[in-house]
Amino acid sequence: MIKITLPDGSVREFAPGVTPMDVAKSISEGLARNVISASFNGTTIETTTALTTDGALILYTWNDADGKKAFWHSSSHVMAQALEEMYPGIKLTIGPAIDNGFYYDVDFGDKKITDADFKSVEDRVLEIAREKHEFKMRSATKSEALELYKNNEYKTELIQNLEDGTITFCDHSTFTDLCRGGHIPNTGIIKAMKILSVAGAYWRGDEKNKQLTRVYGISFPKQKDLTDYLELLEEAKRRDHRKLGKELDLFHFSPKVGQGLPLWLPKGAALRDRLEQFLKKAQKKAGYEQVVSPHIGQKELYVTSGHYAKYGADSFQPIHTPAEGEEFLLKPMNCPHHCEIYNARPWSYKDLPKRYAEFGTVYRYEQSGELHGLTRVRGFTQDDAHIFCTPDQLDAEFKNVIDLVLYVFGSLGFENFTAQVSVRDLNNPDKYIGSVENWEKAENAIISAARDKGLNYVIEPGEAAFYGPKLDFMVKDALGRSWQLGTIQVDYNLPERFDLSYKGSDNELHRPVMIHRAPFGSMERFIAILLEHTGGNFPLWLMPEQAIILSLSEKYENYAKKVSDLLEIHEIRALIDNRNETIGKKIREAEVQKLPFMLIVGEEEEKNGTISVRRHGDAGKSNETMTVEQFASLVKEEINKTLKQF
RNA sequence: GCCGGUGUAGCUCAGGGGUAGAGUGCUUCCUUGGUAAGGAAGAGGUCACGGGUUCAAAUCCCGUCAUUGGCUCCA
Repeated sequence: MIKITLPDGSVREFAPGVTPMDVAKSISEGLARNVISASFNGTTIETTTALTTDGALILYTWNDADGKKAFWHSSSHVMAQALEEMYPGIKLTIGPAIDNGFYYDVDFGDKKITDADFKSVEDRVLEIAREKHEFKMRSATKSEALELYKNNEYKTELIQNLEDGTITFCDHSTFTDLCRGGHIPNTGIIKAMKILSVAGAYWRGDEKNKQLTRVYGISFPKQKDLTDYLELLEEAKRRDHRKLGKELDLFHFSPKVGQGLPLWLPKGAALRDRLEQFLKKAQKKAGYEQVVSPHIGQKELYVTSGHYAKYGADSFQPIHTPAEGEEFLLKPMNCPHHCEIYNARPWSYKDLPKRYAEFGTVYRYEQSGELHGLTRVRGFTQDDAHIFCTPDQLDAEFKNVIDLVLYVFGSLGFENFTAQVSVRDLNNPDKYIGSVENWEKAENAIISAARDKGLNYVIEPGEAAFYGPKLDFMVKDALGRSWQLGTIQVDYNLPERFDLSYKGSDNELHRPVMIHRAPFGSMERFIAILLEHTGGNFPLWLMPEQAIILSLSEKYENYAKKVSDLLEIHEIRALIDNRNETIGKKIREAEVQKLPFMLIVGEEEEKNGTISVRRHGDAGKSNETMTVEQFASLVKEEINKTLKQF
C-alpha cells in the first residue's frame, strides 16, 4: 500500500504501481484537475515511475511553488520542441523555470526570432500541448549523452561536468532534452502559453562567453490565468513610476544634464522634502544628530575605507581639480565622511552612541545599461545615518533601528514585508574583509535582533556586503512584486580602518562598532517604489496637494479664496481652480492628477458657508456638504490613521 | 559595457523616397456652468544628431546620443 498525502492534508492509500495521474483521477474531480505534479519522499516523480515503496506521496497543485516550477519547466521543454521544429539547426542550452514563467537560452546561429514570430511559436506549443504527450524520464550513460549532443557544444559542456550515472533525459512527443527532472505528468495540462520577450543572455552568465537569445515565456493551466496575468502586467505598466512621474510632474531627465541624473520638479521636490521632514522628526526623537558633509572627497579617503581597492577606479566618478597633486572623487557613499566627523574629537564611552544622520547625495558610475528610471541612477540621495556605539550597545541600537524602519513602513502603507539577513558565503572567504570573530559577532547580533523583534526573516548566505552582514527589508507592493527598501548593516571594518576609538570605563581606548542604516534606502528609489505601490495615490499626509477648490464659475472666485484661507489656517494644502472651464472638466483633471479631495463651491455653498466635498475616485456617488471646519477634522482623522507618532 | 527594440508638436501616438498628421495641451474669443472632457478660431515640428546612397531622405544604409526590454553588476 502507498500512502498519499493530498494537498488538503488528508491521506489516502493506493496500490503499488500507481502513477500520479492515476492518483489524481481516483480522487475527487475538483482536486484532480488541480494536480499537476507529484513527489515521493521529496523527489519529484515522473508519470511512468511506479511507486513500490511505502511513504508519503505529495501531490503538487498549481498553488504550490514547486507545482508551478514543474509546470513551467515542462512548458519550457515544449517551447524548445516548437522552436527546434520551426528553426532547424538551432542549439538549445538551458531552459529553467523562474519566479514568473520560464525561459530557454538558445543559440539561434544566423537565424533570428522577433516579436512577429511569437504567435506562431505559441500556437505550435499549444498544439503540442493538446496532444497530451507524457513526460518520461530515463537514464543515460555519459557517452550516449555526448553522442546525442555531438553538434551542440553547450549541452556537451554541461554533460562533461556531470558524473556518469547521474545523467537523465526527459522525453515527450518527439523531443528529448538533457534534464534533471521535475515535470508535470503530460503536456495536456498546459492550456495557455505566451512568449513574453526575447533578450540577450551570456552562456553561463559570463560576458566573455557567446551571447545567446533568451526566450521568455509563461504558461498556465487555464486561459483565464493567462488573461489575469497579462492584466497584472498592464496594471504594472499603468503604475510605472516613470509614467506617473511624468503625469504628476514629479521629476524629469534631461540628456543635456546626463544619463541617470534626475531633475526634481517643484511637486516632486515638495514630496521629497515632506518625506525628509517626516524622517528627520522621527530621527530627532530617536536621538540622531544631523550632520552635513561635502559631495567630494580625496581619493585617499576611499583608499583608507577600502572601497577604492574593492570597486576599482572605474566605478568612481573623478572630478577635475587644479593641479596641486590632489585627486578628488565624487562621493559614492557617506560612511567615510561620517567616520571623519566622529574622529573630530575624542569620545568617552559615556558619549556613545553617536548617531550621525545626513540626507547625503552620492554618485556612482552605474553601467549605462543598468540605468532605470529612478530605481537605478547615477546620482541619488541616501537617507543615511551611521551609529557609533560600544559593542555592548549594538544589540539595543540595532533593535532601535528596526523600530524606526517599521515606523517608516507603517506610515507609508507598506504592510507586507519580510526581512532578509545577508551573511557571508563561507565558501568564499576572500570576498570579505575583517576578522572572522567580528563577522560572527555581527551576524549573531543581527539574527537575534530580527528574532527578538518578531520579524519574518530569512537568512541568505553570500549576500552580505564586503565589510559586514546586513538586514534588508523586502517590501511587497500592491501588485505583489518584491522590492528591497530599508537596510541596516553592521560594520566592524571601517572603525578599524579609520582608527575610530573611545575611552572606556577602564581608561583604555576601545574600538566602537558602526551601524549603517537607511530606512528609505535612497529617496529616488523609495519614491519610485512608493509611486508604483500606491499608483500615485500617496498617503494623505504626504500628498503634495491634499485638496483642490473648484469654483463653479468665476463668480465664486472670492468665496473660493476665503475657503482657501481657512484651509491654510487648518494646515491643509489646497489649490484653487478658478479657470473658465466647466465643473465636469475641472473634476476630471483633478481626478487625473489624483488629488485626494475636490471641494466644489458655487452659489449654494457661498450662501451657506459650506463646501461640497468629493473624494478622489468617488465617481457617481452623492457628495457631502460640510463646513470647512468639519472638512478639516475629517482630513486630520484620515491622516492620523496612517501617520502615527513615533 | 553587451544583445535586441524605440526616437515624428509640451504630452500620447499615427504615417512614410517627392507641401508634416491626429487627439490632447497651449493662446484668443464665445459660453457662466452642479460632480470625469461646452463650442469656435489660432499658434506650435531641421521628423534625436552626424554622415552616406539618391535628381530627391523624416522615410533606405552607417555611426553617435538618448531611451527601452534583458544579460552582467549593485558599496
